[in-house]
Amino acid sequence: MKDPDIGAVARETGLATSTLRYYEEIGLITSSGRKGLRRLFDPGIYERLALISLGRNAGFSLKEIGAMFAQDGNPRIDRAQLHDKADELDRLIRRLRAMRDGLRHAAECPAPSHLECPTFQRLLKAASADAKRGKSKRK
Amino acid sequence: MKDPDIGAVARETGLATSTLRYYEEIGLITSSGRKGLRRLFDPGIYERLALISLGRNAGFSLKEIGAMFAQDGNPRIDRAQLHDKADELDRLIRRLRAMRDGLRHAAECPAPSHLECPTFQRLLKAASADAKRGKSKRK
DNA sequence: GCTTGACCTCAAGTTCACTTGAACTCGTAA
DNA sequence: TTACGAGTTCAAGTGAACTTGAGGTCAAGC
Repeated sequence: MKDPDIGAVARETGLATSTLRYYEEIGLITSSGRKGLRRLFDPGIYERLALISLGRNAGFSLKEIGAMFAQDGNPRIDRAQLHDKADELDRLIRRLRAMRDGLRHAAECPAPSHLECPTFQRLLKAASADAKRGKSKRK
Repeated sequence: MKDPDIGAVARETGLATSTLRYYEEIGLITSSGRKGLRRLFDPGIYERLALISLGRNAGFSLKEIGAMFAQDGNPRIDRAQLHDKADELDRLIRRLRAMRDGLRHAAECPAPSHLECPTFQRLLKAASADAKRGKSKRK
């Protein structure tokens, strides 16, 4: 497996080349060298990008993700931080579940207006309470 | 209950006054009138803001949320749309659940490096596959 | 030898969801 | 009467995560 160039990495991962350059610019990834002008990447880039993907999926910012790598490039993941994030996801999931059920219910609810449906009202109350006490961290 | 001014709404909902003005500017809410310069809001604003909160919680953009209201201000009852959103949420929830479990596992995993843990590897693979096939809609 | 396509740099632009700042107007309380 | 606090407008700024555009380089194929 020869060191892939940016196009190969892009094809393999589904990321835009501009995104890869951007990631390099902010220090999230590094290219292993050049062949002429063109960047070459170490095959390990795929694992790294997968980790980044994982972090993004879990709702970490690129900055946070960057902080999770040690200088050697290996993940340096703080177990407590992982637990926190898992808990945060848990809360998010609960909220989303309520929302999903609410939507489904609303789609079937025979009340003349959703606003008159008690289930929907309960949902609304929960949401505004959520908004009031502390921001949800979710953008 | 007199029509609340912007400060009252802000206190009640936990939203910044600038946010409320912004929401009005983009047409997401309307003020019912003025008393001198000051906006007054119809008490129904609370319900509306709760709906908006609900939508935000579920990960909808302000634009999408706006589209969910009919011109009369009532939530629009496009049952098919609601079902679609619910299904979309379902998929999101499944992904997040996997992620949460993975994070939890990683936090406890005794493998010397996360990269050597099979569960973590599975997670990585899933994340990069996710990234590859279509964007996740989740910012 | 020329064109093409994939790469390069660097600066600037984009979208989202707000926030901030400057300059102004009120109503109320001291 | 003056000072204040809370409201107002409008334009500009913010930060995250990219994308786009202009202008340039280079190897390969016709």
